[in-house]
Amino acid sequence: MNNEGNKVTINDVAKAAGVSKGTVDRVLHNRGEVSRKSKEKVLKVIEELGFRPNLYASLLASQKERLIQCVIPEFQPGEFWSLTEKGLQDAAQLVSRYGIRIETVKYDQYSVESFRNACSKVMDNPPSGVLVAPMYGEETLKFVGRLSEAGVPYMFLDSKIDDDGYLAYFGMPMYQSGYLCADILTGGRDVPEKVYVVRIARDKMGLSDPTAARRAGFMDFMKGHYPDVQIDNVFIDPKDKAAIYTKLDQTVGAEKGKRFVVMFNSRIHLVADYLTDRGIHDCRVVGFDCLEKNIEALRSGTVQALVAQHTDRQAVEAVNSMADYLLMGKSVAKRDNFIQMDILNMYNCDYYL
Amino acid sequence: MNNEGNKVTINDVAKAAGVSKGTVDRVLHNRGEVSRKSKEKVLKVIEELGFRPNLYASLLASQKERLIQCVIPEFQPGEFWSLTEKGLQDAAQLVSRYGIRIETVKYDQYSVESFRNACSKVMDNPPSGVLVAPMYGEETLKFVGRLSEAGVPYMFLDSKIDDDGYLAYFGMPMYQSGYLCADILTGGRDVPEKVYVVRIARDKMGLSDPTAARRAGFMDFMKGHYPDVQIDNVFIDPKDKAAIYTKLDQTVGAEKGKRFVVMFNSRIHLVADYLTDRGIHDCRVVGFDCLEKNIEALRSGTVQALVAQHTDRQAVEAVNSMADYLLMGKSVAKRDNFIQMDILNMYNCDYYL
DNA sequence: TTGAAAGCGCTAACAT
DNA sequence: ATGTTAGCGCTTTCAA
Repeated sequence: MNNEGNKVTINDVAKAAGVSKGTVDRVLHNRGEVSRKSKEKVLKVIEELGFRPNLYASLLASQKERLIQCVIPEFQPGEFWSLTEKGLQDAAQLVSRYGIRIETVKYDQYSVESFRNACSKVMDNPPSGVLVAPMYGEETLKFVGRLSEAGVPYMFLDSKIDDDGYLAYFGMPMYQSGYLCADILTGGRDVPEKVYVVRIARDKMGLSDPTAARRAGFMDFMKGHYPDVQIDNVFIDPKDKAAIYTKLDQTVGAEKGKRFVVMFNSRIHLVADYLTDRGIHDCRVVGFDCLEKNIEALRSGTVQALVAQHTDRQAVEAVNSMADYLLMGKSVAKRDNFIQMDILNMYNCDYYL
Repeated sequence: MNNEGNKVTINDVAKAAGVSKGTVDRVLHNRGEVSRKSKEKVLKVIEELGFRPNLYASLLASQKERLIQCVIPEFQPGEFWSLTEKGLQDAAQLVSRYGIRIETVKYDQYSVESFRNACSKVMDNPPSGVLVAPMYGEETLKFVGRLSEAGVPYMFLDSKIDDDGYLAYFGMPMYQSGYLCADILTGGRDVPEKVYVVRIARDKMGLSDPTAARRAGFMDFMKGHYPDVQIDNVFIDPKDKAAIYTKLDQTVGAEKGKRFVVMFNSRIHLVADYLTDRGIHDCRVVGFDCLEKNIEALRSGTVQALVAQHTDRQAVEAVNSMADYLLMGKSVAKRDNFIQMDILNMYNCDYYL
C-alpha cells in the first residue's frame, strides 16, 4: 500500500517539476493547454513522488454535480426488480457524499417501445454515467452506441448483450445457477421418474427469455446425472391464478407420492401458494430469488430451497465502480463480475437480510 | 433523504444565529467556551436550516490522523484468521481516504499471556478505536474496562464476551450454524445409525471452545430430528497427522458403507486428506469455512458441503462502522450484527471469491 | 466567551 | 502555454 502518510501535495509536484499548480492540475485532468515538455516532466514527478490527489480537496474545490442514470425494468412492490432498486437507493446514499446523484429510469420489460422511450429520455440530457439492465439486444446496442458517441460511460447490470464498449458487467452466472439448482433439487436423493418445470408462457415478440441459459444448465445437469428422468414443462400465466391452479391440478396435483418441482424465475411462490391451498406437502420444491413471498414459503416448509443472489449488493457494486471511474478515472478491476450464488433454506434464510 | 442540494453551510448557520463560524464550530463539536444562549441559538438554527456539515471540508481542514487497532489471533497462511486479515486490509484501503489508519495486533490464541501482551501494547498508546476478536473472557473484560476508562470505543469481532460497553458486534450466529450444518448433513437423506463428529482435543486452560455453541445447535437438531442416531466424538490433534490417521482408521475408516462426518471448526480439510489418501469415497462430509484447502476438497468431491461466512466482509463492516463512529459520531444501526451463513458446494464455490 | 483570519489541497477563472 | 489567485466549507489558532 502506498497510502501511508501520503503527504505529497500538488504543490510539491509543482515545485519539483518547476511549474505551477495550475499546470499540474491541467496535466492531472488532461485538459490540454500544456506543452509536451511540461506534461512529461509533471507526469514523471508525479510518478516519482507517488503523488495521489486528495479526493476531498478536489471534491470540495470543484463543486461539480454528477449524475448516474440507471435504466431498469419497472416493478410491483415485492417483485424481483425491487431488490435492485433497493440496492440503487443504498448506493445513492453512499455516493451522495461524493456529490453524485443516482436516478432510475424505468421501462416496461414487456415493451420494446417503452425501453426505447427510456433510452431517449436518457439521451435527451446525457448524464455522467449510465447503468442499464437490458432486455432487448438490438435496441440496447443502439442505445449504447449513442452513449459511446456522447462519451458517456456505461455498465450492464443483471444481464449483458453482445457489445464491447461496456465498462463492466455485474450479474449472476446464469447457466451455472441452473446447474446448481438441479443439484440442490436432486443431489443424493431418490429422484422420481418425472420432474416438473413450471415456466412462464412468454408472449410472441423478440423478447428473449432471460432464464434460458439457466434452464440449459439445469437440463445439462439432469442429462448428465439422471438421463432417464423425464422433464415435464408446465406453462402458466403468472397473472391468471385460476388458470395456474387448473394447470397444476392437471400435472403436479394429479400425481401421488414425492414430486420434484422447479421454476427458473423468481415466481416459485405461485407454486407454493397452490401446494399450500391444496394441502400437498410431499413435494420437493426449489426456486430462485429471495422475494419476501419466497422466503415465507421457505419458512413454512413448502419450498425447500432457493438459489438467491444479493441483487441489491450487485447494484451497489455497480454504482460504486461507476463512481470510482467518474471520480478518479479508475477502471474496474474485473470487467465481468459474477455475483455469488447463495443457497437458502429454512435455517439460514433469516440471516440473509 | 435530506441530502439533496444540502447547500446550507456553516456560514449560513453563523449568519442566521448572529454569531461567527468559530462559535458554530465550537457548538458542533461540544468543545465548550460557548455561552448557553449562543449554543441554544446555534442548535436551533442548525435544526431549522437542516444543516449537515460537509465531511470533506471537515476532513480537509482538520488534518487529524486516526488509528484503529485490531486485536486478532495470529495465523499461518491459508488459515481461518487470514480471511479476517484480508478483510482488514481491504477496509484499510477504503478508510485511508478518510485519514484513518488500520493496524492489526496479533496474539497466540492458545496463550493468555500473549493476549495480555497484545492488550498492553494497545494500551501503551491508545488508538482512536479498537476492534477485538476475543478468546479469553476474563482477560478481555479487563482489557475493555481499560479501554472504556481511556475513552476508547471498541467493537467485538467474530465472538463476543459478556460485557455491555461494546459499540457493536459482528459475527456468525453460532448456534444456528450448527443447526444448519446438521440439516445439510442429513436433510432428506438416509441417515446412518452413527454420525462422526471430529473434534480438536483442546488443551486444559481456561480456553473456551469457540465452537461449543455450534455443536449445541447441531446436537439439538439431531435430537429433534433423528433421536436414535448415535453421535460419536473423535478427538484429534490438528498438528499430528500420523495420530489423526490412526484415530480415523479406528473410527470412520473401520466402518463400511455410507458414513456421515462433520467438523465444527475450519479444519475439515484434515478429514478430506485422510479420506482421499485412504481412497474412501462413500462418506458424506460437511464442514465449515471457506479455506482454500476446504474449497479444494469441495471441488474434488471429498467434502460435499461447507457452511461459510464472508469473514472478510465482516471485518470490512466492522471497520467501516468504527470509521463512521469516529468520523461522524454515528452509532451503528444494529448493535449485534449477524452475518449471513452461506452454503457452499462444488457448484457454487467458484463464485464465492 | 467570542470573532477574525489563516490555512487544508485542489479547481478554475483570469491574466499574462 | 503558463502562472496567479480567489475560493470550496470547515478547523483552529490567536486576539480581543
